[in-house]
Amino acid sequence: MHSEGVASRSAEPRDSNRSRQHTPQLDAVSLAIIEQLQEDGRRPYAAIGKAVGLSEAAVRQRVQKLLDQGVMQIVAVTDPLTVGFRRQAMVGVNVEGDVESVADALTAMSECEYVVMTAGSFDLMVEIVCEDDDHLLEVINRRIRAVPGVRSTESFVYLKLKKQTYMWGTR
Amino acid sequence: MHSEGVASRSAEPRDSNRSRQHTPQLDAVSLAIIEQLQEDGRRPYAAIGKAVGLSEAAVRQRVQKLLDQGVMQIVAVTDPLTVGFRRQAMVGVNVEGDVESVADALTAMSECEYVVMTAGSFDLMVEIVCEDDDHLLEVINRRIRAVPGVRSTESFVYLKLKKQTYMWGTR
DNA sequence: CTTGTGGAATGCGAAATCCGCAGACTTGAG
DNA sequence: CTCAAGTCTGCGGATTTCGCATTCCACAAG
Repeated sequence: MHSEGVASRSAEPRDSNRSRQHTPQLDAVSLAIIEQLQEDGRRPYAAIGKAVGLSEAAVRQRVQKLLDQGVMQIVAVTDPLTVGFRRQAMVGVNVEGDVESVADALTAMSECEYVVMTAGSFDLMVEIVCEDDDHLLEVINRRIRAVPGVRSTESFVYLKLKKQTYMWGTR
Repeated sequence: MHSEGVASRSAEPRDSNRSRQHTPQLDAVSLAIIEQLQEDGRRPYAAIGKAVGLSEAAVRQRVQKLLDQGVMQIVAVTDPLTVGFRRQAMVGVNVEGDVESVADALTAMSECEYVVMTAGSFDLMVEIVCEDDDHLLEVINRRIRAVPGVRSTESFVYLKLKKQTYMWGTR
């Protein structure tokens, strides 16, 4: 089902230091808890506890810790098409000068839903979500190319979304 | 920030027909409800009701409908790095023959977290999530290139994730 | 071996939330 | 006007959440 998947990416990144350092590596139980919540973010703690073999209170503590640590977030994720965004595209960007500053500028744009620095023939990959073609055109041609340091861009307009997941650990 | 954002994409797509057809277009209240749940997927219905001006029961009914219709999902979203996936890459794929069948083959691979058919110099864009370099190499060179119809691939290894969002409507 | 300490799990009421349902309103079709 | 469908509200009863004190456990120190 779902020709248009409910969509969107994940959590907003936190500062580099925090989560990386004390990322004590999750044990099997925490993984199991996460899997439960990936199936249903509102599943009661008691039900999760029964599934993973822990008391309700223990599950609650673990979940709270996972949230505090930024290991996971429990959120509503939507289908862009349903919410009124009809055009999406991936844009590869080539930069001259400081890549990170360009990345920061793109990150500040609300239409840029996903920004990654990459190795390869593009310095940056950016996913854009727009309301219509005009909007998309304006974002790519006027806004992104106007950012100082952007040498060139190449666009890949989405024709059909085939898969979107957030099922780690579940493997 | 975030060199490791909590991560992942969104919901798995549903069949093409369902959601697209009766997607009656959400009214302002439903949008507001979604925004509330994008901030905290476990927020109590009563609190949401107070925020959007509806009774607890009404919010509950609307949320249930949004979930049933596949407009949104409430799920835990995780940071791949924390969960043990250290290498990610975007791969552009060129296809000869039927693009969709190749897309289906890639969709079936658990390491492919995101698969889109695109217009432009790639026919497909695929996001890969792996445990380490060996794993990444094997997925790209052995598995993806082994799919019948795949003419060529180009990889963009992630150096740093700068932004990930799922905040529609919130704009 | 005994003691001490920090982290995590458990048990347990009290408070808050969820859930199903019946009734009231609104709207549009016939 | 009447009927049917779709929503919203109000309301108990069942569940769940929450905070806290207690118990367990593993481990390091004495």
